[in-house]
Amino acid sequence: MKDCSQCVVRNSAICAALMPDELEVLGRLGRKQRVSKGQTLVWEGDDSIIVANVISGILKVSMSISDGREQIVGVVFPADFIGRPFGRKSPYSVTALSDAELCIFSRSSFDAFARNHPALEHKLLQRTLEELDRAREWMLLLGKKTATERIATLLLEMSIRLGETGCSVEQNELNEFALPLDRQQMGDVLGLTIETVSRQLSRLKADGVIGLPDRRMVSIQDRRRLQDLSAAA
Amino acid sequence: MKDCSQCVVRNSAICAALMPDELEVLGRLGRKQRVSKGQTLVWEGDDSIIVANVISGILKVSMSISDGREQIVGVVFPADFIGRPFGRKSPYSVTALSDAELCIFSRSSFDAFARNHPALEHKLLQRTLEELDRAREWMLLLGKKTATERIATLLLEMSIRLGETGCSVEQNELNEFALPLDRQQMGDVLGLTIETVSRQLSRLKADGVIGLPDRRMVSIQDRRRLQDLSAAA
DNA sequence: TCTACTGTTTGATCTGAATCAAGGAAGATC
DNA sequence: GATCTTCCTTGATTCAGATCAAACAGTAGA
Repeated sequence: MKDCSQCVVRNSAICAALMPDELEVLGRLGRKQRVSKGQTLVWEGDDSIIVANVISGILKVSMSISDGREQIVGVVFPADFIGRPFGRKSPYSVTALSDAELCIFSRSSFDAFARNHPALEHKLLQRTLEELDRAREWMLLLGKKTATERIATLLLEMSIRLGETGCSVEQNELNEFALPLDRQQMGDVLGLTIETVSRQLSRLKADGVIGLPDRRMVSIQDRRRLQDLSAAA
Repeated sequence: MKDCSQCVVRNSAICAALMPDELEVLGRLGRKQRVSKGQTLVWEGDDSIIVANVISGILKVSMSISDGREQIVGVVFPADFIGRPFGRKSPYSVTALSDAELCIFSRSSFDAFARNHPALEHKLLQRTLEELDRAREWMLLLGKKTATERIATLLLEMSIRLGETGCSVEQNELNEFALPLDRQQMGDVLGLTIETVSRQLSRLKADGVIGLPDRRMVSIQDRRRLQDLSAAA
């Protein structure tokens, strides 16, 4: 790592917990790496070798059954942390959904560093707690929501998380954005098939709730209505 | 708290990270409390006032939609930690499934103590990471598994988690145990209706995979077969 | 411009689990 | 020991979403 102080996610990644001198030490443990769309960094069931901060790009966290069924259990944005620290095996895969830049650490050296830097572990704990909240919210979706509710929830979630991406903390819900997922991946996040995803989107478009300028773009025309359809708590 | 050194979960709860003198300080912040079956300690959406260690008993963590649909997003056993530290609101409810004994802390005093005791935060981080792994495993179940696979997975999970309960670390998979959940609650964990749960159990019994001596008891007759049916990764 | 390809939409049909509807069993209460 | 009450099981029917099957729209190459 050349110079963490110039890093675009310097203030929002967990590294924000560190003082400049500590950051420099951590920086020497890491290396910046580009990964291209579709590349898998971590394989489900393999030894947990690496962890990383996401500098740019979007990745998916997924688990699967031996017959090929796959569930996406997390979507990772810039400034987020990936990998399974403090554990021998990774129970899930991590794959780039777009070209991405990462700041990679060997798990063992990261673990050792973190144990000696409580402020960093504290940030990591906070993030893990937030990730757990999100996972549980999604369990409610997967266990109890209808197809329409699932799609509406996903679109709202994307409009929020894509809006807070980057280095600033400003929160602006986007009303037009490019989905980082194709239809199949949307299905794999929502526990639905590609056909059901497509039909539900077509219906929301026909009802004037959203617009679909092209395959990846979504515009939210009536956010209030989308919120009602999402069956938020 | 009278005397943490005598606590039955002393060595398996997160308190195990503390030295005797630190433990005494934490002990003075907590109080032991009994809660009875059905009682809710934390309400979804309310301020996160308390956190606790479970000394005995079993509790559920649940989230719901305004129209009453409920998803159980976690089942909590002795020595586990409950509540949402480091957050203003609790996104989920916590309710006792059996009579239980807890060691309760005000969230603010626990948060402050934890921030000054990195070893405790480290334990909490490890537990939160494990809880996240479990939540994601369950997302796979809710998103992709069939009713039979879900029931088989639940029974195996229960046989393991009930077997490791208590103060020792010994891991023995139980082949006969009392379910801490009624049929409705099994449905709420699995994203199924009570009727489907009942039918699936009847079928497993008819096939000789399990026995059902009474409403709550389950005996596993053919664990291998149950494992095959569970569609484990 | 034609062809191939990849991702998406739309239609027809099927099916696993939900819903609706009785019954039955095991405690609890009187 | 009769009567509730609660929880569970079983059967009949329905339905949301899966599956099967084409067709369509961009995009990339040749």
